[in-house]
Amino acid sequence: MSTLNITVAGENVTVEAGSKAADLFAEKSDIVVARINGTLVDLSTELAPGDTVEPVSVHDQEGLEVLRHSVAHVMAQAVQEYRKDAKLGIGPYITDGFYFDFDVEEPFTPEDLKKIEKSMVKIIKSGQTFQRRVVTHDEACAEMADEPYKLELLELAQGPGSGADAAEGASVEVGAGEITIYDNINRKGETVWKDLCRGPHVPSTKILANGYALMRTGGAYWRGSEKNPMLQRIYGTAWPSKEELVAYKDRIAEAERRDHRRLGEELDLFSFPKTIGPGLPVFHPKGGIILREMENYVRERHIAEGFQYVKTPHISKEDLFYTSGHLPYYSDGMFPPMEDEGQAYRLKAMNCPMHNEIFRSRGRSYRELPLRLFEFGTVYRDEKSGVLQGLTRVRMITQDDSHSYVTKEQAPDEVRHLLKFMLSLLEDFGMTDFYLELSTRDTEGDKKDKFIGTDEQWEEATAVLEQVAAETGLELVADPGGAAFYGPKISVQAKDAIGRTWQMSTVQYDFNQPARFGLEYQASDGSRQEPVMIHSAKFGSLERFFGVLTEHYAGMFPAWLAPVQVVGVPVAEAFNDYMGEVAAKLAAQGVRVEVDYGTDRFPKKIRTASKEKVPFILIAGGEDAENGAVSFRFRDGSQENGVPVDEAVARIVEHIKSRINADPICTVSKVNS
RNA sequence: GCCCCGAUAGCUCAGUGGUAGAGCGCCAUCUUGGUAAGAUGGAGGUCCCGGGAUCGAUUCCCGGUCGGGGCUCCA
Repeated sequence: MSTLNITVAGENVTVEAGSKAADLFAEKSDIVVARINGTLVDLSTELAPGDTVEPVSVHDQEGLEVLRHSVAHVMAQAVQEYRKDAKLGIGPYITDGFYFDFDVEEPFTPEDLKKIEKSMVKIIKSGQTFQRRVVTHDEACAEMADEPYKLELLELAQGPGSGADAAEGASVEVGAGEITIYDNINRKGETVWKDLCRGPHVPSTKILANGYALMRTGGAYWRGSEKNPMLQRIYGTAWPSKEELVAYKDRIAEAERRDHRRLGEELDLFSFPKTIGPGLPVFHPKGGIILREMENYVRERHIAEGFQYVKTPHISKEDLFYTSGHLPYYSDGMFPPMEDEGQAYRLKAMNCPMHNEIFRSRGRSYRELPLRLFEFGTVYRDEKSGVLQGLTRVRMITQDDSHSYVTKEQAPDEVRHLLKFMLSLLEDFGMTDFYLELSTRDTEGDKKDKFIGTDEQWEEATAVLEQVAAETGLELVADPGGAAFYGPKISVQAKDAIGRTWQMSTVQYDFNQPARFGLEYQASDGSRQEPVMIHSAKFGSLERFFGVLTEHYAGMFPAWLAPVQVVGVPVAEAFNDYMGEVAAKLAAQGVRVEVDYGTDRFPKKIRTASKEKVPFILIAGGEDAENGAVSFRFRDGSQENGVPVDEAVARIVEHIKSRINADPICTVSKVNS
C-alpha cells in the first residue's frame, strides 16, 4: 500500500495514499475546513504528497465564516422548497451571520421566516452533506439554466472585464479559478439541492445545529446597484454554540435598550414633530442642557487650542457655492434655491465657503498663520427620504466645524495637532477605542470625475495625511474613493460602550478651495502665497454625536452632562424642608438639583428618580436630619448613608467639575480614590 | 430614491364592518419614616390625512404623509 508524506500543523506525517483532509482530524468535531498549501478547502479534499495542511476550527474566524456560508446554503434550499418561484441571488457570510438574496413574486413575511426556519431544522438534523464538484462553464450554464442571476454571474466571471468591478458579486460565487457547484446530498445519497458556489463548506449540516436564527428581511438591489432589480434578502445569524447565539441576541437586545430614539423619548430629550418635518429634531429642555454642556466644553477646548470662534449665516447667495465648487457636485444634497429680488439664495449645506470669506475679508500676513476659525455651523442637507434615522441621520446638521488656514509647510504639523486634539476630545466623552480611515480619491471608475485638482496635489496631500496618521500608531484602514472632491481626509472611527463603530471626527486637506476663492497671504519675502486649508470637525455633527453619546452612555450621562444631576428625596413629608435646604446649598454651587416634593411614597420616588438615570439621589430622613447628614443612592443602586451635608455637597461639586466620563455609573467614591 | 412593514389616549400596545380598550403617565382626594410601583376617583381619542366600494369604515381598497427594517447614498 502506497503512502505519502505531508505536513500537518507543522509536523511531518505519513498517510495512506488517497487520504482526505477529513481523515486527519476525524476525532475533532470542531474542525470544519482545512487550509492546504495556503488555500482554504473542504475537508473532503484528497491529500497530495508534500501538502502542508492546517486544520481550521469553527472557532476560528475563517471556520466561522464557512459555517455561516453553509447555513446560508441550507436556508436557500429551504426557501426554494417552500417557494418554488424563488430565484437565487448571492448568499455570502457577513459580520455575525449571513444573508441570501432571492427574486420572489411575493416578498417574505415574518410567518414565512418561521416556516423556513422550521424546515431548516429538519434539513440540518438530517445530516445532509455538501459535495464539491468542478464543472465547465457550459456545464454550469446548463445546470443553472433556471437561475438567471447565476447565469449572469457565470457570464461576468468569464467575460473580458472580469476584473474587480465587473465580477463584484460574481467573485463570491465563482471565484477566480475553476467553476464549482456544491450539491446538498441527503442521507440516501440523493442530490436535493445545488448552487453555484466557490466554497468551501462544512462537511455535514450537523455542525450547523448549534446556533442559528433568521433575523429579518429587506430589499436589496441585485449586485448593489440601484439600476438593477430589487431582490428580497433574508438575514440570518449563526454561531458555533447555542451560548454564543444567546449572547449575540443579548447584545442586540442591549442595543435596542440603548437606542437613542427610545431614550430620547423616555428621558424627554428631543422629538421630531411631524409638523416641522422629517429629519428636523427639536431639543427639549433636558436635551438642551446636554447640548449646551457639550457645546460649552468643545468651544472652550477649541479656544484653548488656538481657534477663534465665529458665526456665519444659514443662507447665502447661490453663487457662493459655485465658487466653492460644491454646487455642481452636490446639488442633490442641497435644498432647492429660494428667490428674493431676482437673486437665488440657498440654505447652506457646508460652512467652509463662509469661513473663506472671513479669511479674505482683509489682507492676511504669514504672521497670522495658522489662522484657525471655528463655529457651530448649522447646515441643511436634503437627505433622500428613506435614509433618515433618528439623530444619526438628520437634515439639520450642526457641525463643530473648523478651518485652519496654513502655509503648505505648516500643513503636516497642523494635521498632527488636529488629530491629537480630536482624539483627546473624544476621550473626554468616554470614547477610547479608535481606528483611523484614510479616504483617498478614486482615479478610475464612475466617480473619478468627482475629484478636482492635479495628480501632484492629490499625491502630496495624501502623503501628508498618511504620514501623520501613521505617527499616531493607530490602525489605519484605506477607503479609496471616499475623499471629498477637494482633497483627501482622515476619519476617526470610535467604538462605543458595546463595541459598535461610529464615524466621528474628520480632518481634510483642501488645496482646491483656497484657489477657487483666491485666498492669499503675504509671505515674509513680500510675495503673495496661497494658503492650504485644513477642514476639521470633532463631533462631525452635534446631533449625531448627541445620539451616539446617548447610546454610548445608555442614557446614564456622566454627571457634568446630566440634565438633572441630583434629585433629593425626603423619606417623608416631614423632611421636605430639610431636603430643600440641602438642595439650596447644591444649587448655590451651580449644581442642577431637584427635590421630589410630590405626594408619592418614598420607594416610588426612588423608582422615579432611578428611571430618570440621575447620577445622584440624595435621601434625607430622621437619622440624617439629626446628624446634619444626608444619604447617597448612586446610579448602580449602591448607597452610602449619613454623609455630613457639607461633605456631600463638596463631593458632588468636585465630581461634576472633574468630568469623569469613562464610568457612566459615576459614584462619588471613585472621585476620591 | 427603491423593496417590505407599520400608524388606535402623552407613552407602550390590545381590539372591532355598527363611532373603542388596558397598563404606565397626567389631574384630584386620601395617604406617605429609609432605598425601584400606597389606595380610590377623574380627565384624556376626527382610531394619521384624502378619496373609493358599502346602508354604514377606525376596520376593506387606492393615493398621500410620517415612522420602522433593509438597499443605495452620506460633501
